[in-house]
Amino acid sequence: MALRLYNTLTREKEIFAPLDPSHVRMYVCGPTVYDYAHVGNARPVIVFDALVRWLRRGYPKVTYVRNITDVEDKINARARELNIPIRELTERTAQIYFEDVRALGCVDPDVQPRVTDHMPQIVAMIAGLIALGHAYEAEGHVLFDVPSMKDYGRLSRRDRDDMIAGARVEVAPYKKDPADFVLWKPSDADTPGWDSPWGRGRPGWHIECSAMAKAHLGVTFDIHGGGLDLIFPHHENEIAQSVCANQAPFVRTWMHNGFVTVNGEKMSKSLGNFLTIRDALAQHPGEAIRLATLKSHYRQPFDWTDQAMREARANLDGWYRQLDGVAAGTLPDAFVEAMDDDLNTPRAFAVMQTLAAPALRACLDVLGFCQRDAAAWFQAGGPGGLDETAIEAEIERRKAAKQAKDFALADRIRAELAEQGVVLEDKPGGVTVWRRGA
RNA sequence: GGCCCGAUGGCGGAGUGGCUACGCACCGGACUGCAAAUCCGUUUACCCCGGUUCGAUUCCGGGUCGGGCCUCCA
Repeated sequence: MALRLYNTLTREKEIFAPLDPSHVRMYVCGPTVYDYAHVGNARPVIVFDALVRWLRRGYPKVTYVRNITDVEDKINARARELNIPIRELTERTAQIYFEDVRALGCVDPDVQPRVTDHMPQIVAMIAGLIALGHAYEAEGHVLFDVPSMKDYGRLSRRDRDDMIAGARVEVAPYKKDPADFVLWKPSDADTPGWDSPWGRGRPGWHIECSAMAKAHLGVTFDIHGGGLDLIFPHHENEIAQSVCANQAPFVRTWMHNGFVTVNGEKMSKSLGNFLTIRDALAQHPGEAIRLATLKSHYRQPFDWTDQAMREARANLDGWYRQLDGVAAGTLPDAFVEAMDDDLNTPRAFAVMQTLAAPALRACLDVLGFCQRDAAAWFQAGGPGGLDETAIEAEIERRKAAKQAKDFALADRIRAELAEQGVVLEDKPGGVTVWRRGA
């Protein structure tokens, strides 16, 4: 059975057939680097990482591009707030992001382009849109002429009238049509800007992805992914810009992951349930976060709870115990079928429960789990935990107590360690091993 | 108002026109000085109302509830 993926464009699962069978090309919308990424941002990173790993298994070459948006008004505002140079803010935030996603077990994309490195391409694309009659200049802005594109709204399934009727934002007076959106806007002296035929300014929100995707993947490519909130307006506008500027089809398969809620509520700053990846990593191993995320289907809502994280950790504990030193066997058909069915990772995990160790190892390798020694997994230091020497000393003390039949003392030592998050396990032959856990 | 999702056991979460998925938790047993880990076993479900059908959790229609988008948003 071939890989089938749900395409937002058609709202159907379709057999995936890359334009070039020897080279799959995929673009995923990355972060705007003005603040710590939150666990909602982690979901597409993990989901598309799983997809890339799966594609790499089936195709000789996969190019995975995930951008860094380092030009954006929120960045400017934050830098002013912190009173630091914009470049310092974006670089620092990008580094934190890289560390976070690696801690989640995600491989680095092949290319991580930055907007600031693509200004000539952005300006050229806008100029092209003007030349082709799809954009116009007005009061220092350049706007995309939405009525000039006949298929506009196809991805999000809304027509222009709906959008205007539902508009929550005041329409700028210089727009020819209320649905028109900004490609380029003027910058004042205090705002980052680049020279252009329309004066010193900066790009609008959507054009950077069109330009960077074209620069690294060509005008038409296979997969474009992101959170479902990007369907409109971001991806709709990307399609408009790219199709009109390139006069060629843009993306074959559009993929969108569902939202993350926290204890059943949408994460938002106003609700105060905003959880950064960094904070989450202080409480749970990255691998547990990765597993908890993939235990739900990527298009379903995912509710972030501590219980889900603990459960994922318990699953990983079991796998690490079972698989220490086991070599990978053949990947089972049932697992392949689940993965091929629109990346049905929950079903894949169910299949994995039934497997012998070598087959299970093969599955975990593909998904990027259990890639370190069991000892490293079980004994990885948590925040503020006891160090290894102290733990070993306590174990020796308990061993002596046990030999003296002073079980009360032995149990007290074990309980004290447990309070510090260290669990002891007595093995046959008087050996005691320890692990960090609940 | 328009558009789009979803509703399965204590929790998470697949799937199927008839044959109790699975995991976690719980409970019982084995093992252990006692635990932990492991092994064995038990228990719990398909939102509501119609329709189609020999039979529906699964298909169709209606409803209820929940979530999302409608130019900040993964």
